[in-house]
Amino acid sequence: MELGLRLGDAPNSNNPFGVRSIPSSSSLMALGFCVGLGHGSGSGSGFGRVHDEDGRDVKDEDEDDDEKTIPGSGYGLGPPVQLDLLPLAPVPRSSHQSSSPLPFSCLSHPLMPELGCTDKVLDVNRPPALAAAVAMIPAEETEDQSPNSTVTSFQMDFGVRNGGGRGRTRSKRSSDMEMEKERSSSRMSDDEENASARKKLRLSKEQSAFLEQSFKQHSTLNPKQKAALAKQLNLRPRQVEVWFQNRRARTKLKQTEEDCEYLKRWCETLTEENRRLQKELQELRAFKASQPFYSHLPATTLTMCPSCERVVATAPAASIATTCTITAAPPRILI
DNA sequence: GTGCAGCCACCTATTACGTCA
DNA sequence: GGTGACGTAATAGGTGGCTGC
Repeated sequence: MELGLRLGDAPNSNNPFGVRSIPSSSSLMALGFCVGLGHGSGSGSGFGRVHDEDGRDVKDEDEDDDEKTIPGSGYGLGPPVQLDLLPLAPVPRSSHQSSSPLPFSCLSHPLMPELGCTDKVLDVNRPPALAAAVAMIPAEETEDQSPNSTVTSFQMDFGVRNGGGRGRTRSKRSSDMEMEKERSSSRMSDDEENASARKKLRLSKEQSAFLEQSFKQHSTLNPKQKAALAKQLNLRPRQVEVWFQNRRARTKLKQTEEDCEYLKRWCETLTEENRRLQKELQELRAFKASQPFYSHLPATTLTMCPSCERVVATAPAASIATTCTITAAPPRILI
């Protein structure tokens, strides 16, 4: 006899977690399926992008949650968690495939006043000559900005670079050292600049915040966006590019960690479910052995009482429960 | 139409540096 | 002041898509 078990309560019996189609996490690609965490939107940033018919990236809202608590990722704590067992769609890599109008609405973002925006521009990452070169970037590079964009008028005060790192007020000593560094850098020759090009320079809090805002708009940049952003932040385009690369990597790492955690908990859930079903099966077999009367009846129906979760038998025609009252809930086990 | 080289953007792993406890 | 942990900017190597020949 073939025993068909129908598990109730979940939205979909084949999908107890409320599956919906989602982009992938690359860490799971090798497994041939992907797991979403039910953030209320898709998966992260370039690691399962959503594209429109032109192959462009559609805003991936999940990126916004990178540093935040994920309300829907819990189990029963929020929107349904999802699993997608479908093959993954290829992810375009070229930036031109993900190009879109320059999303620099962040330039007029309410946050910006808090970032110390002023008309003063001081780039300690760049010798004066280089800064001057950047200043000569033609306005054409920002041509895709809206006429109302504040890009051209917006400047940030990067003179407070490194200020208050990690929430700590910078000491006078370190401030003096930095000023000395700036003076030193301004004296550097081109050769010296090249020699120190590998030296790591921390971005200021304001620059990081600005890049973060941009990243929330788009996790990838096309060349124009990169150049415009670099110009705006007085950074080299390469620095902006590297920042976005590292940011994507951090996002992916975080997503992978969350995926692993989710899979771990899902596995635990399935293990528990399997244990319960095995128990049910044993009960059914025991019931069948103890009730030979029913064994020769055609189309005997066993029903699980939704309240006590005990298996009961119903008569073939009348569907009358033998051990407890059947509620309005649908039968859960049919034989 | 096909193959190839060059370019570009991206990913991944790693290194190196700055900051903090 | 020295030191280890941590975060992150930067680098190197590899991959894949696109383009022109």
